[in-house]
Amino acid sequence: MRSDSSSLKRKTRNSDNDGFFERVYVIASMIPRGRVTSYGAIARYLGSGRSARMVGWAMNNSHSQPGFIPAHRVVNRNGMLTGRHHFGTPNLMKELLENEGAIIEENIIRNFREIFWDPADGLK
DNA sequence: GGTGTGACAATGG
DNA sequence: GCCATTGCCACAC
Repeated sequence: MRSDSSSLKRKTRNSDNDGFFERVYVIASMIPRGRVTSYGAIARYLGSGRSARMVGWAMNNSHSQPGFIPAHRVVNRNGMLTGRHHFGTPNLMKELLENEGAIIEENIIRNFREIFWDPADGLK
């Protein structure tokens, strides 16, 4: 086959998945119940430790994903529920985490370090 | 193809 | 030790 390099470019046609976002969805889906992780941890696992913002943005697009993405289990490095406003109701994220055993106060996970889950640890 | 964005993270004062 | 600013990288327009 004549090195038809165009076959490599067909990824750009579908923005729904394929690329960085899909990886984020996979990792987010792998988060065990009762555990939480941070955007930076996921980004770092993907090899782009500084693309943590993209992880959060991917979550925003998670609404287009067929499966359910436990975005409520993903918080920032401070353990703060920064993305709660993107849920149906701001309290939903808190309720979900509390339902899984997380201790949340002032929109901040108190036992964040206790239930913190690293993607590399889950694949281990 | 360039600009803007964005649910963060790291660094500096 | 806390607040402000910069960097960052991939996607959408």
